[in-house]
Amino acid sequence: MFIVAMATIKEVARRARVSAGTVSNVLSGAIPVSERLKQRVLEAVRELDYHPNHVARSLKLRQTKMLGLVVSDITNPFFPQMVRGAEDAAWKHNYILITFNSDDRQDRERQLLSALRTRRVDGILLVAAATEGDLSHIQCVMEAGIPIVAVDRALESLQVDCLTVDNIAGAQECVHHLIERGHRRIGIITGPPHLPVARDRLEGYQRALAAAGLPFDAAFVRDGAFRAEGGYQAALELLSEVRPTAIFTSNAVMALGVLRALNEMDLESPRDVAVATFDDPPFAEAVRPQLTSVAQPSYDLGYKGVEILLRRIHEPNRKRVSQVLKTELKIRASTEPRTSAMEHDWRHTSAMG
Amino acid sequence: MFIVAMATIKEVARRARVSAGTVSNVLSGAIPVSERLKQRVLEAVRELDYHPNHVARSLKLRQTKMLGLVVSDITNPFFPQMVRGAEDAAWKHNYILITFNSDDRQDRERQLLSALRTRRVDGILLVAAATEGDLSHIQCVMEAGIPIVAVDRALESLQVDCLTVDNIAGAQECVHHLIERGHRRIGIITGPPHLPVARDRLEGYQRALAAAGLPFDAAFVRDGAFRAEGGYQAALELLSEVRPTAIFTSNAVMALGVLRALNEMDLESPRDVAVATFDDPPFAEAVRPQLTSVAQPSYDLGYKGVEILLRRIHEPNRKRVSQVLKTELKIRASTEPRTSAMEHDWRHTSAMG
DNA sequence: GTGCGGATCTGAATCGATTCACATTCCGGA
DNA sequence: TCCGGAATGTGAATCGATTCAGATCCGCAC
Repeated sequence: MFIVAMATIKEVARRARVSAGTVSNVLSGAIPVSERLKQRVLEAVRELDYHPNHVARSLKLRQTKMLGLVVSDITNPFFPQMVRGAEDAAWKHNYILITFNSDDRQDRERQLLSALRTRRVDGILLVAAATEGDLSHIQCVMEAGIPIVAVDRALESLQVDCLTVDNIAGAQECVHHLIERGHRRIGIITGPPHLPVARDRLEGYQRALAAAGLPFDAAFVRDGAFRAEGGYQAALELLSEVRPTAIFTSNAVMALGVLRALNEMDLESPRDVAVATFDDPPFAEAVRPQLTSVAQPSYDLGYKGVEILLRRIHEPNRKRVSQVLKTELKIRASTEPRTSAMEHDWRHTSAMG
Repeated sequence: MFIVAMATIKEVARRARVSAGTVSNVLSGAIPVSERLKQRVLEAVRELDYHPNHVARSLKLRQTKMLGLVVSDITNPFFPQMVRGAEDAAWKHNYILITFNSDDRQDRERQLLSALRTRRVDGILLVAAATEGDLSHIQCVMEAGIPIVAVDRALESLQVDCLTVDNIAGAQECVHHLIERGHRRIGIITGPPHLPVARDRLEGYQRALAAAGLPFDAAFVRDGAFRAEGGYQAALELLSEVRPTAIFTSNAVMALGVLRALNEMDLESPRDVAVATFDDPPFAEAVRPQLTSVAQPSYDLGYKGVEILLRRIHEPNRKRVSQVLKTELKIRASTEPRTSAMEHDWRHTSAMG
C-alpha cells in the first residue's frame, strides 16, 4: 500500500527552524510567540499544506470533539431535519457528528454504543430503541463517563437529560380540532404500543375525546406500526368496519398509507373522510388534499439536543434537565368542514355497516 | 471537570499479570497466546469493562477507519436513502461515517474537506457542490493521499472514481413515455443549469423529443432550482403561458411544487395535465394522483460508493473506475392516458392562449 | 560590568495501543 | 544430560500533538 504521508508538526518545526512546541503555540495561540518566528512557522505551514493530526491531538487531550448520534432510521422523513439540526449545532461548536441507524433494535443499539465508546466520542445523542426494560447498555456508557442526552424519547428511569416533544398535547390539540369540525367517529392509527411516543399520542387522542365528553371505543384504535403499509392496512380495516368520519394517524408515513387506502376504496378526503396526522413532512403540503398535521420542531430537537449535550459535557455535575418542546397544529384542506349533506350520507351508510 | 477514566490496556495487563503486548495479542488474535493467559486477560477485560481506545490505535496504525460523506443537504429526500446505504456498507466493513451537509456551497465544502483531512479520515465520499471550475480544494485532498469517490455527480476533470446515475437515459425514457401517451406539448422544469445532473436531464428530454421528431421549444423549459418553491413558480408560468399537456420535473421536490400549483389553478392530473418526475421518493405512491417517476438507485449509490472507496483505499493504484447506475421508470396514475375528448378540449384552449 | 525579571523557546514526557527484537520456557531427540 | 528450536511472553520504541519545567536571551537598573 502506497502511502503519501502528510506533514507532521515536527516537519513544520524543522522547516521553520523552531521546536515543535513553538509551532503548537503559534497555531493554538495560547502562548505568545514573537512575530519573527510566527511568520516563519505560518509560512512553513502554508508550504507544507500542514493539517494538524487531530487523532494525536485527541489522544493527548483526551477529548475527540466527536459526538455520536443514534437515530432509528434516517430514511424515516422525521429524522433528516433532526440530524441536520444536530449537525449544524455540532459544527458551530467545532464538533463533528457520527451518525448511526439503530432500526429501533436494541441489539444493534448496544453495538453502536459500544463502537461509539471505543471511539471515545465526547457525548451521545440518543433516540432510544426502547425506553423501558433492560437499559443496562445505556447505563454502562454513562458510567464510563460519556454523557448521553435522550432525544425524542425520554428515558425516565435513567439519570439522563431528555429533550422531547409534547406528544400528548400535540395529539390532543389535533383531535380536538377534528371534534370541533363536527367529527364524532374518529379513528386513530397508532404506532407500536411499546413506544411511549405512540402511547402518548393515543393518550392525547383519548384526552381530547374525554374533554369533549365523547366515549372512547377501542374499535376505533388500530396499530399501524409507524409504517406506510401498516397505515394502509389499518385504514382499510377502519373504513370497512367502524366507518370513521375522520382518521388521525400517529405519524406521517402511516398517513401516506391512509391516502393510498382512500384512493383504492374510491373515497375522497375531506369529502368522505377527514385525515390528520402527527408529523409535518414536506409532502404534507403537496398531497391532495393537503394534510392537516401536527408539526414537530424536529430541527430544534437536534439543534437543542446537541446544545444540551455540550453543556453537560462542560458541566458534568449540572442538574439533570428535561425539556419538552411544543408542537404546532397546521390546519389544511384534509380536515376542511364537510357539508351537512355529506355528513348525513355517511351517518346513514355507517348505520348500515 | 470530573473525569471518569476508562480502563487502559496497561490496567488490563496489570490485572491479568501479563504485559500490554500480550493483551493486545489476545484481543487482536494476530499472535497466539496460551489458553491460560488468554483466559486471565479476557476476565480482566470483562471485569474492567475494557473498551480499547480507538484513538490511540488510529494514531499508531495511521488509519482511522472513518470515512467522510459530504452531501448537499440531508433534508433533501433524495439523500437519506443514499446516506443509509453508505452507512450500512461502512458499518459492514467496520468503518464509521462522518456525514456533512455542504448546501452545495463551495466555500463550505472547502471547510468540510479540510476538517475531514485534519481528522485523518481514510477516504471521502463526495457529492460535489460544483463539478467544474476551481476544484483545487478537492485536488489537494487527493494529493494528500486521501481517496475520494465522486457520487451522484461526476468529476470528469479530476482523477477520481465516479459513481453516477444515467440521468440522460432516465429522463429520455420518461419523456418518451409521455410522448407515447400522446403528449406533444411537454414542459420541463429543470434544476440549476450549472449542475450537470440538471443539464443531463434536460438533455434526455431533448433527445426524447428529437427521437420522436418533435421540435424543441425553449419556452417549454423552466428552471425550478431543484426546489419546491421553484417548481411551483415554474409550473404556474408554464401552465398560464405555453399550456403544456404534460410536465416533467427534474427532481421530486419540484414535482411537489407542481402539484401545489395544479391544486391552486384547479387543474387535475392526469385529466388536465400529466405529471412525471425524476426521483422516486416514498410520497410518490401516496400523493393523488400517484406520480409516474424515474427511480434512482439512491441506496445503491451510497452502498456501492463506499465499496468503491474501500477498494480504492486498499488498492491505491487501481485503474480509475467510473460506474453508471441505471434508473427505473415507474409508471403510475399521473400519466394515465387522457380521453380524446379532454385532449381536444385542451388543444382548443391552448390555441386561444 | 553584573544581576535580575520577564519574555521566549526548547526538549522531553505524555496520551494508549501496536509491534518487533529479544528473552524465556519447554519439548523431544541425541 | 544437554542442545536446538519452536512456542510463548516481555518491554521498549513508536505514532503526532500538547504542555511544562527549565534554558536562553534581552534590556535595563545599579
